[in-house]
Amino acid sequence: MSAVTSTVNVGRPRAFDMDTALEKALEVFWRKGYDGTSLSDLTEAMGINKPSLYAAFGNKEQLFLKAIELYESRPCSFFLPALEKPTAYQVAEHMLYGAAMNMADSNHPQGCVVVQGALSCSEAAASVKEALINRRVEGEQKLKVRFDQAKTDGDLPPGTDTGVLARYLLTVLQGMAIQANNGACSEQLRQVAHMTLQAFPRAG
Amino acid sequence: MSAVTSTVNVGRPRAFDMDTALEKALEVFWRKGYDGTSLSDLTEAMGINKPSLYAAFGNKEQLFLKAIELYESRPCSFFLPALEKPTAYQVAEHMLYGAAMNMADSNHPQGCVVVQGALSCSEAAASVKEALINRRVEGEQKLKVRFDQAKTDGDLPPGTDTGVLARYLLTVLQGMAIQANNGACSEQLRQVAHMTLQAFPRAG
DNA sequence: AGATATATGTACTTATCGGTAAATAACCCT
DNA sequence: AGGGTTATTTACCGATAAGTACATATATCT
Repeated sequence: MSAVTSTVNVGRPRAFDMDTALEKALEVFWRKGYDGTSLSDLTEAMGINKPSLYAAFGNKEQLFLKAIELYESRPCSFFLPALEKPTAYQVAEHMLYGAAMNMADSNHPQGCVVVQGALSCSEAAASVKEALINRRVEGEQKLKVRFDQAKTDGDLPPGTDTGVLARYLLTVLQGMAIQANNGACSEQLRQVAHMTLQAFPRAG
Repeated sequence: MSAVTSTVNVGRPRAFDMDTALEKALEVFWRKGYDGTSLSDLTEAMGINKPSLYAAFGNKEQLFLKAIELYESRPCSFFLPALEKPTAYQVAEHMLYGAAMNMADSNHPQGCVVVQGALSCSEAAASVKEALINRRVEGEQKLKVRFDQAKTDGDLPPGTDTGVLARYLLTVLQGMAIQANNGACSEQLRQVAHMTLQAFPRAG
């Protein structure tokens, strides 16, 4: 993939670790949003200066998009792994409790950067807003497809509208991101998760 | 209330209508968020120039807070009126369908400015973020109190945890704001509202 | 009509924004 | 050791941010 820039060890070596720098950038974008984050915020948090940032990551927008990629592939991310669970109910269960655990985790900013990174934003940020909307909509679509599978598997009632069910679940998850921003703790989010699951359709 | 500045008609009269200017400001903040909105955006939308804005509204932050006040007192707002409904179920019903109708209304920006006005933001916007969090938490508290009343009225089961129920409902409403930003239409939001109501506890 | 009071328009301030030019430093390869 | 290559540092760029000074315009009050 990254065959464009040196796989060979030629030239002065980079003095910082790109992955940890990207983690720092993610943390700032997560907490302040795209518009609310300045390059000074980024360089300070990443421990590098601007030319190094531009050389390594392109520009602010590309850095943001790479940070989002990192966010979704982190070990503690819960959305995609939940899709692998054997039944629709367990998929929902893992998503909801995973969100309750993760979104209020005080080891990083609260909520979800895909939700709050560029919800309302300037025209300069319009493209990253679009990118985040796409991520959210694609997640919803993946969940619908998983529920379609569940219907043929027989662990969702035949009459289930999987599109609505997926949208409903994403709505709750996205609402939990706001709740986490409000200061709700994991236990409070778990209660919301529990209540959501009580209404979840199961195989007849 | 507004006795500080001239109730008397002395001096050059204001050449614009403060209420319509405030509506325009609200629309910009709603669409772009606090950080994403510049004073140029505001003066252009409001049809006035900066000294007039500062003389009439104080500064950017005070203008934002006044715009939020306007937002919550608009005729088409649905949250506080829903609290007046006779039963807990009808309260929830009116909130959910009101949100479905309002948040995807194409006559104004999608979603809810109290949710998306300053969700993640710069340090300069920290105080308005706090103000919005307070609004959201206070709304949740008001709904809990309403549900407590419903319990004594007998239109909620005695064992109901009204705090969790209120938080769950606010979670769905806030999630619907994100869905509206995703491009969901009123009908799609109505489906989410319907599914939420199906799980709503009723009097035994 | 003239004094007083408030609003408007133009032009400005200082600070910061995202982004970059150019010189220097640190590595590998021959 | 020296050439080639890439990273870091410092200093800068034009544009725009929020906010304001000041002169002018338009009203009421006496």
